[in-house]
Amino acid sequence: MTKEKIADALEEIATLLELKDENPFKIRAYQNAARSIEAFGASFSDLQNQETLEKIPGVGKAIAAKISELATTGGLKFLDELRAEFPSAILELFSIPGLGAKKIKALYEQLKISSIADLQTACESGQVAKLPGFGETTQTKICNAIANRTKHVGSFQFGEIAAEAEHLRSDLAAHPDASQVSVAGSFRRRKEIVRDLDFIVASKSPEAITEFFCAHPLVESLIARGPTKTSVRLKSGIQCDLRVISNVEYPFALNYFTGSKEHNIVMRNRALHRGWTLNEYRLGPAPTLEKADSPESPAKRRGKTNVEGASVPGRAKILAINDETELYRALGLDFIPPELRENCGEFEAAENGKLPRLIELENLRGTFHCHTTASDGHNSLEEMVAAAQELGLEYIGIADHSRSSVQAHGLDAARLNVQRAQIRKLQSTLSDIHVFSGIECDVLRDGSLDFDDEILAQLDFVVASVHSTFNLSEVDMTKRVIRAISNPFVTMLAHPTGRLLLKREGYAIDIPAVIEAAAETSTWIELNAAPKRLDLDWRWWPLAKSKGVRCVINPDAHRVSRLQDLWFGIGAARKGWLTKEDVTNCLPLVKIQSALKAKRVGHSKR
DNA sequence: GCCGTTTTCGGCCCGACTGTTTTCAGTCG
Repeated sequence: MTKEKIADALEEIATLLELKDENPFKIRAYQNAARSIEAFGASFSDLQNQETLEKIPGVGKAIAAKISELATTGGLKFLDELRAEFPSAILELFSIPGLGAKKIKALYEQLKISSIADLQTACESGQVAKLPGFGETTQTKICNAIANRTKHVGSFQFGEIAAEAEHLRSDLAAHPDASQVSVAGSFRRRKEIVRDLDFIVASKSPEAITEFFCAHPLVESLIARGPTKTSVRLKSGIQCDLRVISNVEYPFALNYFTGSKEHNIVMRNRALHRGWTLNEYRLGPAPTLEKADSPESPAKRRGKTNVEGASVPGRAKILAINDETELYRALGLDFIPPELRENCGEFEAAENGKLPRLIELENLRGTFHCHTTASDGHNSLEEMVAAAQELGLEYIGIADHSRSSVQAHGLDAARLNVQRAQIRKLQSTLSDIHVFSGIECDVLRDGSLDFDDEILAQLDFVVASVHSTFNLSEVDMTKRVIRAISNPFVTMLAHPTGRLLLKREGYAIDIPAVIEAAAETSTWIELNAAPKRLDLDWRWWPLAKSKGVRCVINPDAHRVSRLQDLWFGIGAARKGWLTKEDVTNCLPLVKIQSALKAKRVGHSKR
């Protein structure tokens, strides 16, 4: 039972409670708890321990007991009883945009609709349009949504949509009526999975910006269009929202729509404690007294100015805010980089001047774990090295697959020898880049390595990877990996969970135990920069860092263009609070050469 | 169901847009 499965169960409870028309705040409590659990760096035993669980924000006695029951027994009586009240396929109706609990409940109670197939039939016969609260337009929208649903699944790897987002951003930025443009949301926070794109544009001509946006060649269809907010579907299938606001509102909108939601809640509370209210438009006076007498329309509230609050006695004066830095300063905080805005300790750090200076792409001096045509790469050794030179790297480590990875044309000892000779020969022609000779060595089922120590000893570095037998128990997989990294010739552990985002779950493994072992053996842990992996996940890096484990950011590049994936790795490293001091391939060549020897030397001293 | 600088009760974010209404409920973020 993983924390993801537990979060899914809590979400399902929330959905079923919605269908039952339960107290909306109880529903939100389950949703909050689900998000909290996902963000929580938990080991399996933590999930069984009620006391540990109750310390997680949003998890109280009742939900802790349910999580504990799930983690211990694999099931949950409360959820089973809820499920029994509705047909099981009814949950799939929530995947249709425009359908929420109220409408689904009406469809179920009045037309006995309990699956997408039922819904399609009812739409085609025109029954849906006749229901109160529905109509022809709604019915047509549902029909279209059903037709498109396989295409618009709604989740994307960051790397899948990064180019599209940048394309649209730069086109908007070039528009003469746009004075400030940013992509906000989870994209700006560099989340590994993105569900939509949020564009914030400051402009005096919202109509012109909106028109330009809707007519953009990347736009496939229009979802909604209003004077300040517009939603479209891009050709890749991702939903994309545009907010057009004024220059004065820009920092507030940018901050608000960057999130995360949890981060925003803390920001708003900090404003409230100062007698202010923070929303996507401004920092204004908190409407404490006004609220009691006469509720104001949103439009009227929008019209309020900062100056008004400044004159109220006992309330801190509201300063002029021109950018996000000033907004954070007004709330007594250092500027919090977007990647850290997950309410995972950034406020405490920002309050005390303890935010780390996060790593930047320019800090990387070299990289390891690159493939060539010798195994399953698409470019030759020479091409890969030339590409690294073009990126300005001081060194590159070549690590092709080892012999057990038959499907990837893994190298045996003889071919490895040939490659080492090729690298020596190439190196003799190069002065501005150093090429390290290594191997991505398979970790076999029992934790032994694919090559003997004598062969490994001849290489500059060794990457240990699990590529087979993913179905071991957590205990066995953890033992297997720890045995592998205990070998003094293993420099680093690659993609430690083996996950493929949105495609394959990582294998069961006790990451805290692996981190502990990496610390003891001075093994580096890879942050695999390929956008489909981003493994080890950013959520674990604060723990690894606290144990003194070194991170190495590798592209796992199988072609020259994928060396650029390093940029995605930097985003994930920043989310993991890493600085250039924590990432070993920020070391210049001379220092990385001695760092590569350190583990072997350390071992021989023991 | 959770939470506490209105702390064991009474709040819990709220604004934008759509579609079906005739002043608003539902959905979404």
